[in-house]
Amino acid sequence: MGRQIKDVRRHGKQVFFELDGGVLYIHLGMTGKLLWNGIRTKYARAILGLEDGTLIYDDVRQFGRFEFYPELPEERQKVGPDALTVTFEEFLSRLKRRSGSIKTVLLNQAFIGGVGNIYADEALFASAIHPKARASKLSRKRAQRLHDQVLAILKLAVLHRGSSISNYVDADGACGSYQQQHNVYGRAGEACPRCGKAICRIVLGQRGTHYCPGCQHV
DNA sequence: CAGATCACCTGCTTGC
DNA sequence: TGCAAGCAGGTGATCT
Repeated sequence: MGRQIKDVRRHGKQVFFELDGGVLYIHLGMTGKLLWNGIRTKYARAILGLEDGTLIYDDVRQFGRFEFYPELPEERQKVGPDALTVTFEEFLSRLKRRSGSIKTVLLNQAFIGGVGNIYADEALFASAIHPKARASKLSRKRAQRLHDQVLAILKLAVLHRGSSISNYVDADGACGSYQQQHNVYGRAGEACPRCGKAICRIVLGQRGTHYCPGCQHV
């Protein structure tokens, strides 16, 4: 009510609207969308009237967050460095401290913020690393390739306005198109574009994981 | 302490 | 056609 938006920041998958006297914390979860002057469906969970328009927070599955805090609590800040800005040396030193599989480490937002299931699978494919490879055992060279590919894929996906698997749209209601360039995600059984072997789907860390058994190595 | 297993919620697709 | 099971862009709590 009568508050001003001073700044809008993003860190990993989290968005922060800095207001006078508080902060609006937003995480879209799996099916969350922010719609600018969009259609109010039955899944509109919050509606923000601004001077020049309306912001709707729409989320079918309600896994996302749209929360106002006078002061941002600690548990809303427990995220590692942002995937798009983390330096390679920082990325490598953090990798060395993780014992798990590289796929689950990439998904861990405390490691780096911003990589989700689609982009973890795509980045591992692009760098020819098996999702079960031990994070701490990756050579400097392979870690360098992975860091390069995480950045390249996230930037490319942003350029294509994301991946619309079933219903994601951006603030203007437009679908993303990056799903057309997925090499492994959602392509189990199809031929690997690099070596021709069939793409596999396994479950790793409770998440569907897609990779090529022919050219991604442990 | 890491890894597995649920839990949260709703809709769509698949298979009998 | 109907109905149950499995799947989904993500965390987070609680076990073993």
